[in-house]
Amino acid sequence: MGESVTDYGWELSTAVVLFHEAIARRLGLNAAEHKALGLIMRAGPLPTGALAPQLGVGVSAVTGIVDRLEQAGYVRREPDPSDRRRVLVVADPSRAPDLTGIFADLSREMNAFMSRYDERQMATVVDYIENTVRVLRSQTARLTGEGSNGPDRPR
Amino acid sequence: MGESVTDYGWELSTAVVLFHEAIARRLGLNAAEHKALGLIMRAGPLPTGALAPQLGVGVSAVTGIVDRLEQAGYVRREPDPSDRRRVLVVADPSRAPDLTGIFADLSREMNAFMSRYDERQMATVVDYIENTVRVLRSQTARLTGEGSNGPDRPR
DNA sequence: CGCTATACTCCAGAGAAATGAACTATCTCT
DNA sequence: AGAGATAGTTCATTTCTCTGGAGTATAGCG
Repeated sequence: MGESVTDYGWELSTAVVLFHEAIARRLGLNAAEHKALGLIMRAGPLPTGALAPQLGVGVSAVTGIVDRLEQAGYVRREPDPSDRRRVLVVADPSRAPDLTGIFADLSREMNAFMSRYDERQMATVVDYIENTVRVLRSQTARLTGEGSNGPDRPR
Repeated sequence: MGESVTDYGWELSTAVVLFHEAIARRLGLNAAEHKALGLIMRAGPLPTGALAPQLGVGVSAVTGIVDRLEQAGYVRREPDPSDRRRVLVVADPSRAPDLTGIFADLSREMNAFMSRYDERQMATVVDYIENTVRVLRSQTARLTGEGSNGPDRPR
């Protein structure tokens, strides 16, 4: 049966989410810790305070999150030379093998089929991804902002 | 600078995850509730017990999860006619507008650029998605199975 | 050089959600 | 029918993580 492209998109999105969850489980991290580690690995060393808003928690909670990441060996705390009140959270390279190990297979398998694409096809894929990312970001912003934070329900 | 396709993939995956989180926040659901609702909407009515393994929690926890989803109006409990011990969790259509509202804009924006693709390009996109999903699923399975559940760390 | 603001940590308390055992109802097998 | 298995709920307890306020150290302004 021909699935619509919308269905394909939904499947992809589900697969991505499950993959992320599997990584977190494998690393022994909860959602907040995993997210924090992702931010640090993508954006480089970050001061503790910068993590709080992105994780959606107060600064005092970040202390605990970084504590756990540090304990597990994924990050280190380093003093910021330019402001000694600040603590920079940096990825601990000693854990890098764990991470690259996880992504090595992924990259290999992705390359296995992507390498068959010619230039034109590659351009199409890139266009698809770029536009999808753009749309997802705008939709995320819409959902996040846009007045009422969903149905109010006592929690 | 030209980003590699790997980088694009990473961006896409991040955008997807953030979008999912935004939906959950908007619906007022935590991760487990959101996941359960997703399963029910995709797979149709499910007995409570079938949710437990997929959510990675015990059956008794599912009771609470379904309670909260029901309270919020996203699902209903219905007796299974063929086995009266069983309770089927079905999506509540009265909430459908909320959900479709969220996805209407997304679909429209996705179509806005995808409609420009010709047949050949569309085939490329579908191929990319299908293969990516296949790879992600196999990698998820690898991470989930594969002996040791990550670094053991007292929790 | 004070004074105020900022960055982070510590701690006690609160809240959310999962666990596991006990219990009820129902099904299935013989 | 009776025994045992299965589905789901309830409840007490435990675990985990966040919050918010207090405390310490440093920065920057006048």
